[in-house]
This record gives sequence, C-alpha cells and structure tokens, in this order.
Amino acid sequence: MSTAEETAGAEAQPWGEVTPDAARRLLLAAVEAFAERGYHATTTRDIAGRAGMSPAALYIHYKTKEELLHRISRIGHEKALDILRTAARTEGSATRRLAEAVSSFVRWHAGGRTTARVVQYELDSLGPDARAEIIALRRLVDAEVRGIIEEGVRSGEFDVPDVRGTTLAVLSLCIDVARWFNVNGSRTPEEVGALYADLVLRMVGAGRTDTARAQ
Amino acid sequence: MSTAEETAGAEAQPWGEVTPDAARRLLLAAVEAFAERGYHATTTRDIAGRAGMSPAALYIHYKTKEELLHRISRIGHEKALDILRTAARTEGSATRRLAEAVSSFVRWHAGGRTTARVVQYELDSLGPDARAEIIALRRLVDAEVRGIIEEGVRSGEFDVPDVRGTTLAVLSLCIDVARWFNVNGSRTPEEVGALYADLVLRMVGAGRTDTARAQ
DNA sequence: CCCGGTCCTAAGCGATCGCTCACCCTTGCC
DNA sequence: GGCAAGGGTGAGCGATCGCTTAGGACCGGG
Repeated sequence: MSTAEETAGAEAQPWGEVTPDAARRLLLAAVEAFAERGYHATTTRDIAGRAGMSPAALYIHYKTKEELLHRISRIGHEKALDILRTAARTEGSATRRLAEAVSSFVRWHAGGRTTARVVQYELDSLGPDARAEIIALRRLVDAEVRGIIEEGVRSGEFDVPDVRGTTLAVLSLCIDVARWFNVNGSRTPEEVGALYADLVLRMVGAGRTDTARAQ
Repeated sequence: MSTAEETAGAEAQPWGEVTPDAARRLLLAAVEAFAERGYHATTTRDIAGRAGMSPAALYIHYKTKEELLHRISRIGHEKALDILRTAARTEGSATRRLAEAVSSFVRWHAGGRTTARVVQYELDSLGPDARAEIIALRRLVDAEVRGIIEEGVRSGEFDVPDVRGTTLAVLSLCIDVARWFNVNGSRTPEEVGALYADLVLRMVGAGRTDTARAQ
C-alpha cells in the first residue's frame, strides 16, 4: 500500500480499483508490454515475467490474454471520459472549458503515455463484443467535446463552420499525442497541454476579440 | 498494364516501381493485410494467400516478412515526402503553400488509408537499422513543413509563437487521419483535406487580415 | 492435527508461426 | 532435343504461441 510509488511516477494510482494485488501487478505489466511491443507481439510469458510470476499465474486472474486488453481499454476510456467531463463542468466560458478540456486531456495522453498508447491504438485487437463496448465509450468522449464547441458557437465565442469535423480534428490532435510524445524529450506534458489548448482555441476561432489584433 | 484499375481506385499505381510482377502482387497483399490486422497479427501464409500463391513463394522475392514491411514503409515515406515537396515548391504565398501541403497530405492519408496506416503506425515493428532509415525520412518530412511555417512567420503572414511545436501538431493532425478515416464514412478525402487546410491556417494565425472579422 | 480454500508453479498439450528444402514446370538459347 | 535458370509448389522443420492440468505451499478455523 505504500510501496507503489517506484513504478511509473507520472501515473498516480489509476489501477487502484483492480482488487486482487496480483491481478493489478499483472495488469500493470500488460500495459507496459502492450505499449512497448503492441498486443500481438506481446506474449503471455512476457507479461507474467514482468509481474514476477510464472506463465500460468496469469490465467488464475484473467480468462484470456484478450481479457487483459479489454480491462485496460475499458478502465482507460472511463478515465479519459472522466477527465473530459470534469473539464466540461467547470465554471466559466466555453473558451475556458475547451482550453481546460484540451490541456487536461493532452496532459493525460502525454504523462500516461504508456497507458494511453494501449487505450488508443490497440482497440481493434479486441473481439467484436469488447470493441463495440469501447466504441460506445468513445462516442461519449466525442459528444463531450462536441458539446463544449456547440455551446461556444451558440454564445458567439467560437466561429466554427463544421462542428462535427472540428470536433473530430480536436480529438484526433489530442489522441495522437500518445503516439509521438517522448518522455525523454524536451517538452513536459504541461507544456504540450498549454500549447495544444492555444492551438485548439485558434482552430475554433476563439479570442478574436481580445488577442487576434495584438500584433 | 491496363487491368490494374480494379484494385483500389483511390491509389493510382504507387507500386509501379516494384519490378517483378509477382513481387508487386505480394507487396500489395502485404499492405492490405498489415493495414487490416497489423504487422504482428499477419501471417506469411495470409499474405501469400491474398496474392494467390503458396506460402513458400513469398521467400523467392523477399528474404523475410520484415523486409516486406521495410519496403512498404520506405516507398510510402518517399511518396509522402514527395507530396510535401511538391506543395512546398508551388508558386504563391506561404499561406497558399501551407494550405496546399496540408490538403494534399491529408488527401493521401485519407484516400490511400490502407497504405498510410501501415506507413505511419507499423514503424516500430521494424528492426533497429530499418527503423533508423525511416526516422531519417520522417525528419525530412518535418523539415519541409517547418520550412513553410518559418517562411510564413518571416513574411508576417503567420503568427506562430512556437514553430517546432506547431509543426509537430500540424503533422500529427494530418497523420492521425489514417487512423480514423473511414472509406464508407460521409466525408471524401477532398472534403477532409479542405477542412484540415482551413483548420491549420487558423492554427498558424493566417488570414487574420481578410477573414477573421467577417462575422 | 486435519481441513478446505486460495494462490501459485512445473510441465506440457495442440496449434500455428516464420521459414526451408527437395523438387517441378515453363521459357529461351544453342 | 538438351539444358541451365528462374519462378513456383507440397511438405515439413524447429520454435514458440495461448492456454491447461496436476499438484504443492501457505493459511485460518475447528
């Protein structure tokens, strides 16, 4: 309970809800392995090895290797949705809420890149049922961002000709951070979050009345 | 030479340079399979089967399965670089050239999604040497876009506080099209290209003098 | 002391993987 | 016709995969 701080650093304890301790260790090992090599290139022996167990131990806590990916993907998407919902419910203008949504969403993708990579890019290694469940969660994520943009358009803060397309682009921009972000690079997750929030506000035409004319 | 139009439609004949005919059929089959299932989930038997050959035929033209991915990745990156270079050399303002670069780059990622998916997302299934070669090509891609943005900043057309970060975001936005674009969706590659060119021009602060005040 | 339950391991099963080998068919040149 | 060369196949090798089975170490309660 007090020795869990040496593992990742950037990720707090997002897997605290995985109840048997050995099951959590296995799941954390699977996240690392899937992020490094991809789902199909990862062997169950590798996962068990990283968790300090024998290959057979995996099947005490999970029925198949795919169930591991399913659990990771569901928990991760719920976390991502939670982040966006929190940002969408903060006080202030649509501009403020969109900036908060983008910067926190990007911070999660950059800081927890290991998890985000699996969550965002290993989706179609899932079977049809599991994939359908995850896709439903992704639609909720999309609706959350689209809601903020629509409110900004209604209030006159934003100038967006194509709301659905712009929503798609904003999410796409944030998600792709998990692909390129380098932990040893020169940018911190906070810096990327701030940069991206600014870029997205430009995309929706926000701030035209108070900053565009500054130059 | 005249029966090659029934295959993909959107992709012209980008694999014309692959000289033995059987080798090209195998490479095309590999692109399809890698895009659908990913490199590691694709078997050499599947590739050979799609090309209408026996599993052993693959090894007459390619030494390993990885060599197939390497060839696909190199040709694809050269094509992407060629598209950006053509756009960067067109006549006109930096605004015009950036719009042309983004829209043609996006059209390639959307229309040739099968190829682009493999090129952009299966990169680290390559071995160290091949990956290093591809990464060098990607740096040239980055430099091409960054060059246009820098010229726009120098000419006063753009307002970009962080050139490297914005370049990264622009490329990231375009590349991620290969992940989400759906051929059966409601948008054509041309529409997405036009939308994205507009969004990118907003990101770099172009058009402030003649369109921002329209509303 | 025995017991059932929980957690884990050693060993290995059947299937499938990337890849190879021995051989065959077609083609063009003499 | 002879015959070398290149493009192809059927069969299968060794390795490794996801997963299963039989059994052992440990534990608290009677």
